[in-house]
Parts: sequence; structure tokens; C-alpha cells
Amino acid sequence: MQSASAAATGEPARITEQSIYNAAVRLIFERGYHGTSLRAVAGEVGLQMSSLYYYFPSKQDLLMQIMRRTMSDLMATVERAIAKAADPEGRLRAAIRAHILFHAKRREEAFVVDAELRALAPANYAAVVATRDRYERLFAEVLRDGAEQGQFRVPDAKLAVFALMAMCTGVAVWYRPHGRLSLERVADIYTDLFLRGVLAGGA
Amino acid sequence: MQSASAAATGEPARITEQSIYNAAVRLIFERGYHGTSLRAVAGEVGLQMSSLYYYFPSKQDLLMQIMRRTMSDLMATVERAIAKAADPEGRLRAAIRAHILFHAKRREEAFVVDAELRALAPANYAAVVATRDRYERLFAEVLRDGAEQGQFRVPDAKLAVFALMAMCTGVAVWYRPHGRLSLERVADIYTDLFLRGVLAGGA
DNA sequence: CCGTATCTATCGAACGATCGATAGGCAGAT
DNA sequence: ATCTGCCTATCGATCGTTCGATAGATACGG
Repeated sequence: MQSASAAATGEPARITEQSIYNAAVRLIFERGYHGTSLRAVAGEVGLQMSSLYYYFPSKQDLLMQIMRRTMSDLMATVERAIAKAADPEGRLRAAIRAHILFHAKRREEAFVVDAELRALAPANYAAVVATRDRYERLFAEVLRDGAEQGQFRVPDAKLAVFALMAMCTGVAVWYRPHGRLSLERVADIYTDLFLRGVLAGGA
Repeated sequence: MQSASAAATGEPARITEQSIYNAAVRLIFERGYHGTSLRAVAGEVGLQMSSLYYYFPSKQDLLMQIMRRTMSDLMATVERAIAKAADPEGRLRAAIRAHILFHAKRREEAFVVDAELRALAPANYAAVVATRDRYERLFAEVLRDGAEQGQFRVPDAKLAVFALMAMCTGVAVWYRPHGRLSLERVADIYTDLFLRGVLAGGA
């Protein structure tokens, strides 16, 4: 008596694996890692908990896969955006926009990455933090380039990146797909706000 | 054989209660609500877990007390800061500074308030969110005042507050007492960054 | 000043529930 | 006959909570 999910043969396994991933993301987003039981994840997919171990070696590993996949996609997205623009201002605008769009479109995953760092085992924590630092350096370099060329005025690039990251990552906390403001509008307002903050010129 | 904590008669109880509060804040800050066991909290204070129930009716209530006390103190601090300034720009500067200083000086408590909303029972969640909304309205009103008087240019006050809150609350995530930049310097940079972003004038 | 009752602050032991993880089996497709 | 995908059953550990007991301080009546 197996429920809704799968009949099973080759391809369906991939579907099941993705379903588990999706369910885990949603539940961890809602309740946190320690607040989410594997039984709840399995129930969401229509499986018994032990069946999850056919796809994932442990709960910790499941979280780690979410983090890895999400961060890798985010990094690639922002790198592509930066590469397309010519000057620091254009690069910064593109990077912020890409970051915000990503955090809105994949808000649950993005939020989990930010909120569940604490739940990682030491080795995993170190790996994720290292990747995050590489990611933040993308922005810091754009800021420093712009400052050298006189386009930006930033007293401290690292601090500015902290501010920017927190501000834009926050979109994943409150954004709702059919909210009062369109996503494009949100991205525009945020980008303008930060750029006006760092652009040279004016008092 | 009771350890370091208390000999017991009236006054010491207050000390014990405060110790439990402090230990809970620290552990929940580090490991999250669901990742923190009451046994760990008790162990930190040198008590048996059952003794905690002499001071707190439940784990959930302990979290709720942390939230209430912290939010109440934060609200009072920012309200005082706003009251002292005359014009919208001064009020905004004062409010941001107060918010940042609070989140740096009481970073563990402040972080717990932001990060553990999900761990609250529905009724508690509603209460805390209502208080948070009142708090954010303090900033929104200053922004709207300034916009009406032509000092600020904000396309959407609510969105600007979201950005500001995320940005400044983030200080509690990374701030360290003896870091590279002094707290005053951090507050200045953040305040300038946001104010340049919302001040009228310039392109 | 003495005995007795009450209060304060803590303990150790135990509760049922739930956790992540494992072992072994079984049905169906290849 | 094997492999794939899932099951049932169970493990030991740990969770939050409750309980009765108790040592020591305090208050009170004679």
C-alpha cells in the first residue's frame, strides 16, 4: 500500500529524489533544520522515513546538498550577470539585480542557506562559509574597482558588502510572488537605493 | 552538592533567574531554539534541568520572555532617540544609530528575536509580529514625514524600511566587540550609506 | 528561646513522545 | 536472477515535562 508518489522504474527515481529535495526545502524553510523531522519530509512525499535513506545518506547530507546546489546556482547566476556589463556601475547594478531576482524566485532555498548555517557540522560549515566568502568577494571587487575609478565612494568595501548582502538577502524573508510590488519594481528600488548610497558625487 | 550558582534566600533567586536567561540567550543564539536542549541550558548554570521549571513554566515561555524583554528595550531605545531629534533627517539618523548600537551591544538577544520567530507557537508568533510591525512603523513614519517635507526621496516607504531593517539587523550577525572597525564607525558608515540612498537631491 | 509549620530552591528519577539511523524483507521490472 | 525502490520493525538516544522528596532558611506560637 504505497501512496500517491511513485510506481518505480529508472526515471521515477529522479522524480522522487527531486520531490524529497523540494519537500525538505519547504519544511526546513518553514520550521528550520532542527524543527524538521525526516518523518515529516517523508510524509510530504508519501514515503516512509527509512526510504529517504535510499536517496540521502543522512539528514545533515540532505541539508548540505541544498546548500551546495543553491549556492552554486547563485554564484553562477551573478557571475554571468557581472560578465555582461562593462563598467563598475553597470556590473554592480547587474549583480544586485541578479542577487535579488534569485532570492525572490528561489526564496525558500536561498533563505535556508542563510538561516541554517548554524545547523551544519563543522566541516560542512567551513566549506559553506568559504563559498559564501568567495561569493561576497564578487561584490567587493566590483565596489573596489568602482572606487578606484572614482565612480563609487565607499569608506569600506567589506562593510558595504555586508550591508548590501543583508539588505538584499532579506528579500527572501518577506517577498511573496503576487505582492503589492512587482519583482522588477522591487529590484529597481533596491538597486537604486544602494547605488545612490555608494555613487560618488553629491554631498 | 550544588555548584557555583546559589546558596539561596530571596536575592540569589533573582541572580539564578538572570543566569538562566543569559545562558538560554547564548545557547539559542549559537544553536537555535530547536537545537538547544533545556539540559544544556541547565548545565550551563550548574543546575539540573528540572530546576529550570521553578523559574520558567516551559521552554517556549523562556523564548517568549527573551523576545518580549528584548523588543521592549529596543523599542524604548529607538523611541527615545527619535524624540530627541528635530527634523526627519535628524530623526532618521538617530533612529538608525540607536538600532545599530542596540543590535551590536545586545547582539545575541537581538539575533534571537530575528532568527527564532519560526519557533514561536502561533499565539506568541502573532504577538511578536505585531510588536515588530509597530517598531517598523516608527521608521516608516519618519521616512514619510521626510518625504512630505521634501527631504527624502523614497518610492516606497515600507520597502525602504524592509531594506533598512535587514541591513542594520545584519549587524548582529557579524559584529564582534573588538573588530577592525569601531562600533561608532560602523554606525556612521551604515547611517551615511542609507541616508545618501534616501536623501533628495542628486541624480 | 524552642519547637513547629511553611516557604524556597534544588535534586534525582521517571514519563511518554519523538528523534535519526539501521536491518532485513519483498514486490515488480529487467 | 538481479536490481530497484520501498516497506515494516526496531534500535538507542534524547527531548520537554512532571513528580515526589528534601535540605536549609524563615516565620510564628508559646
